[in-house]
Amino acid sequence: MPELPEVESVLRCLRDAPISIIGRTVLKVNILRENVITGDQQQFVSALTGSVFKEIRRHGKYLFFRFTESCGTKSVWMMLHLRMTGKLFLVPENEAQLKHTRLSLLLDKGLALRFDDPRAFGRVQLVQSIAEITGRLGPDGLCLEQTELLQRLAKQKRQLKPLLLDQGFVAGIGNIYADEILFRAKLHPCSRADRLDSQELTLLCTAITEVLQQAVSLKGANIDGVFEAGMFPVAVYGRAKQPCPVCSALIQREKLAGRGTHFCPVCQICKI
DNA sequence: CACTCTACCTGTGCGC
DNA sequence: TGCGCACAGGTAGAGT
Repeated sequence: MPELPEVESVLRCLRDAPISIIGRTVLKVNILRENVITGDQQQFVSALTGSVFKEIRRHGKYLFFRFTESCGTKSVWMMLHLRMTGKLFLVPENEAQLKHTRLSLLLDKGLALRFDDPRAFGRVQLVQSIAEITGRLGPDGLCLEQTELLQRLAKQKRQLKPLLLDQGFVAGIGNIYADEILFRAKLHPCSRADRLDSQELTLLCTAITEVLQQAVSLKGANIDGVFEAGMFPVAVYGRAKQPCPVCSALIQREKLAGRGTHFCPVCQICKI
């Protein structure tokens, strides 16, 4: 499941592609599965056909592509969320299409931007302004101001795991990195934020930033059969009944907030 | 407000 | 070998 570090890797791949996506004209829009588009499909096709890629941004797990009309200056944004299994490819247009391609943008210079998504959870939407989406989100996980984060954390009465998963609190953390962050901070997923002492709060803030930054630098997580390129080593996620890398106690898995939650019962202390 | 449940999806991996 | 089924999870929206 792509989270902030994986989405950031996608963005950097596109930005660093041999033939840049910036400046490309959209020659044809091909929607291969109707519900991949939120909103009116005809409008989506007509808005993008003939328009030019100008810019790519990311906030949390959301990607935003800015286009302008070929002769004008009016901008429109394409929002893309990969959800569980979405993947984005910039490929030569003659490359064979994958089985689960949901959306394909044919570009000039013989390129195609393809969105492939077996589970079909991913969504694409046109917005006039990215604030339509980011207005509901907290600060991006890579741009956290530690003092402000500390103050916001200390006020929260919620359990740490659901809090970290709340995109309105911090944008970009998903199930994998929530577990990894709590392990690094040595905090139990059931602990309440407002019961932490100042040292623990600081530890948590540091862990959020460190885990996300390290995962970005390693191009995402390295999990069997889930991701390809990433080298970020998971300590607890998906490792139930395996020894904790710190104390060798067996990693425990429980369902919390409806999510599989992995933690070390010895290293991670609970403050309810 | 805080929390839980459900729908949306389909590939995977298990038990029988 | 193959069938059926539970399971995985991000988000929105409804319900408690």
